[in-house]
Amino acid sequence: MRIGELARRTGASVRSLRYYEEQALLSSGRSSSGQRLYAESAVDRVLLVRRLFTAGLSSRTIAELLPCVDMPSRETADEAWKRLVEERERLDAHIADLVRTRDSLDEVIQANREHLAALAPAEQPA
Amino acid sequence: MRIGELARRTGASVRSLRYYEEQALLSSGRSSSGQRLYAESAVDRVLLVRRLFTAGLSSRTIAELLPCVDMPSRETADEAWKRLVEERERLDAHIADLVRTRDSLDEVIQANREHLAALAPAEQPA
DNA sequence: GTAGAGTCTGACATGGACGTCAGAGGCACG
DNA sequence: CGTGCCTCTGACGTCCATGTCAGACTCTAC
Repeated sequence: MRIGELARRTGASVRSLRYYEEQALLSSGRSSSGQRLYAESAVDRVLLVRRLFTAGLSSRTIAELLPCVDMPSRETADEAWKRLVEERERLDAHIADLVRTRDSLDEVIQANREHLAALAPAEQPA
Repeated sequence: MRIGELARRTGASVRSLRYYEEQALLSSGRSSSGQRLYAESAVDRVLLVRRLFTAGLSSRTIAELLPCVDMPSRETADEAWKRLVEERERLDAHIADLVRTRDSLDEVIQANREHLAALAPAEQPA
């Protein structure tokens, strides 16, 4: 498929897809006229990459651990494996932090609910 | 306390603290010579703000929901309350997404472990 | 063959949370 | 009094994922 279709099927912009390729996160074949051609598997690849971006990883970091995804071997595993486990732990810590933050917000929400209840018992918002 | 001490006690840079004030996330008194002076409570305020930044909120969003934190009243609650609950839900969804991403990484990790185990049963990394 | 949509490369623009530097003044200590 | 550290404002620099635009080429359909 061409880049436009891949964009539609993944939700990424055409611009982003080209950027991913530039950062070595995604590869493509080329037609005789130079247009990018993608295999079906590119869809999953893009979805994974976007998922990792959303998780806060940088393109460099993603590039560093992608070898583990592509071919799990002794060769690639060396550095990539370390990054992979590292990022997995970073992500875990981040999740824990976010949960704490959510709890903080819940406290504020609760405090507001109680305050409003005290002011006018029938007026609590949703 | 002055800005340097607040920075040390919160882990934020002096630059960041001035930025927070510019964005109306933090307020300070001024000495006669114009230096910023902070109350003890500023420490907690900065820690909260940083926590929200880490959670991916923008300074504008934080500014919009801080009124709920500062004075839970009918006045402030109106817009701020909506933002607060909105961001709470956004955060919750984000956490769920991150958990899925972590699971994806775990799958990759597991696949690698198995692959390496198949290659050389005694060679699995930590 | 011609219109219209898609694609190419290259480059500049953007937004957000800072870093960093310049030039000036403030404060405590000896 | 000077010396060293802190603070001030204002401005420009940075990083990174993208948007956006220009100018040229390609592909599809009629």
